[in-house]
Amino acid sequence: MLRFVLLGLLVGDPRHGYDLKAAVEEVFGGTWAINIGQVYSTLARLERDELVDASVVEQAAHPDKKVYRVTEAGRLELKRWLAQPVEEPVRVRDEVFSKVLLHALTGRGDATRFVWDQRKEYLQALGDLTRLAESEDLSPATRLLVSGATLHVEADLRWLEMCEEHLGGLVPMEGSGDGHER
Amino acid sequence: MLRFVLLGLLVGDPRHGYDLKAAVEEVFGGTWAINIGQVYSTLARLERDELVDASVVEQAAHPDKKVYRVTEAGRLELKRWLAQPVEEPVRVRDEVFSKVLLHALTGRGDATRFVWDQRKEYLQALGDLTRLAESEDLSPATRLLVSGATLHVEADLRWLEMCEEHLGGLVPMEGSGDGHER
DNA sequence: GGTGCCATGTAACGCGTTACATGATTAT
DNA sequence: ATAATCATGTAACGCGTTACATGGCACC
Repeated sequence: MLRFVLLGLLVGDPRHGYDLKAAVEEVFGGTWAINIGQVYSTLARLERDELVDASVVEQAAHPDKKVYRVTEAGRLELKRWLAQPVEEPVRVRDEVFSKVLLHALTGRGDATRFVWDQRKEYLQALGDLTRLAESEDLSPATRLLVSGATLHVEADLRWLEMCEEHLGGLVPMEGSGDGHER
Repeated sequence: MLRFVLLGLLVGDPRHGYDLKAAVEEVFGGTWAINIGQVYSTLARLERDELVDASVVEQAAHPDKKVYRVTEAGRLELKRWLAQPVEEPVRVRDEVFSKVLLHALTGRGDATRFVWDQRKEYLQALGDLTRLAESEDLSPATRLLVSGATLHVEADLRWLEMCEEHLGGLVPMEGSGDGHER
């Protein structure tokens, strides 16, 4: 996915790796802390596939930089990707879902406690997003992302409430006590 | 994550790889089509880390099978994982989010059309989930997952509506026309 | 003298996906 | 005949994470 984000940012302007990292973090409102190493290896793959090409620019005071430009093939590839809706966009195999599921299936550990702790994480995330939404230097597009993430957190919080209501009724499988039955 | 799901299922009963695949698909209501190869490689890693151990069971009519059991270390590891809430559980770096973002930033391709097509995918997913929720042979825990996924889709559909409202106001960056300005 | 910025990378490992290889039995 | 089911794996590749390596310049 980073592949296409980089490609998209390069359509705006030719850029080098170090610069791209900052650009990605900016458009995602600082919520995506990429590792710089991943930027370089992704760029290397893009170059290999001839979706971008690079030229080294010498600098006096700083190290040389490698500036990337999108090729015509890159523009096409991006366009193709952008036109295609994401298929099966919903993951039931979510990590939080899985933890609740395994709490229910194994009866091991304290499910109520887990739900409580997880809610705290979501409330934290909601606070962060609210604060981010209030900051003034966000582009309208980034603002839209923040709204989307907020809707996701709210859905998750509602789900945790459902979980609490149903926790009593979830019967663990046979043979799944605490491992000290005998 | 599959690592822990397998571990959790093995707490219920000793099982072999082929069997585990079916078990995972069952508890996730058939929404997680795992590749069997991944099950085997994940089991190999679990065995290497001594969280499970295996014994080969010979069979007359069928190939031998390798039955896995959770070790004491495996039980502990699972318990530890289950107790720990997922940190930063919200991803702003969602694929659908990213596509909308890049539509906005590059002005390339038809954003309105994309939002429309993406909504169709979500409606499809919603239909699938509704049908799944109506089937009778689901465990209460699986039912809970389906509800969670449904809440996610509903949030995403609401977000797409927001997107449509704001699409006109999203100004592409300079230098990002269709690549044929001059 | 240390911290941080500028700038590029590599290596190791996990997890996910797709595809390939092997081979017996059972049902249509 | 041939397709499905049972059963185990390997290989290649992408993407993500963490960590390590290198080195100059500017600022305090």
